[in-house]
Amino acid sequence: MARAATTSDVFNAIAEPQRQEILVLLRAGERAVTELARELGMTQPRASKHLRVLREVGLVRDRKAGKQRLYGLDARGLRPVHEWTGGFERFWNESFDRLDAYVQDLKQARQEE
Amino acid sequence: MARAATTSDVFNAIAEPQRQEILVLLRAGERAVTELARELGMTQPRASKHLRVLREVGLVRDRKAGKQRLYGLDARGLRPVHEWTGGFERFWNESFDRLDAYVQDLKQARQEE
DNA sequence: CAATAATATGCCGATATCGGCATGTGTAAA
DNA sequence: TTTACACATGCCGATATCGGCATATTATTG
Repeated sequence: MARAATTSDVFNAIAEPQRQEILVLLRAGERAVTELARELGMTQPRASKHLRVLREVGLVRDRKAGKQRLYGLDARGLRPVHEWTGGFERFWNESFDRLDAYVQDLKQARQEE
Repeated sequence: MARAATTSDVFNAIAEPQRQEILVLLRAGERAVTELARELGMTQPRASKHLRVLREVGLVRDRKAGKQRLYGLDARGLRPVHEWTGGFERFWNESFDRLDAYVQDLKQARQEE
């Protein structure tokens, strides 16, 4: 077995930096593939492939417009990720405190040497 | 080139379901490797490897306790992910509206046939 | 020190990923 | 219909992943 399929898994889909860029770009509005590729400095096939993944997990939708195909954001799939990480909200402060206390202890110990 | 290294990348680290489980479990408190492996039904080497990844991206910290090694949560690294997805918060409602409008249009169109 | 327990690692196999390049498919205009 | 443009796909190579198994490594105990 290897890694879980990137398709049908939003977590994996957004783990790719270039796909993140695409999503961010699409916040500014729909884009045709070539346009998007140009703005992000990637080749057209590359853009198409990433868009395919994003489409398959439902993060983007496409519609035909003449000979172009416009891709638009459908961010609903990001909500579960937001909520999942949100489940750790109280921990990332707490962890901070603990680390802080730990650092204090270290200082203390060092002075007592 | 292949996929971005899972190490040193929180997005990739949490894209693995089993690692997600580990993080969730660790919210309940520190765990030794074997203990954790047992609770999640995975082999020890498997647990160790996932913990290594999580450690390398800074999502867990470990400390020695006798012949055991206790792993604890350090959720600070999840904050950027939470914030990044949060940047789409206003879109996942808006997208919904658009879809809704789209569906309405379809209904309308169908009735006019 | 020897024996044991708890972890970490190394190596392997199967598979999936991402990028490039060439080429298919589809649509529109001449 | 031919031409041209926009996009999708297929195949390949290089690499990374994850799991299993066996085996280090490290720490405790007798």
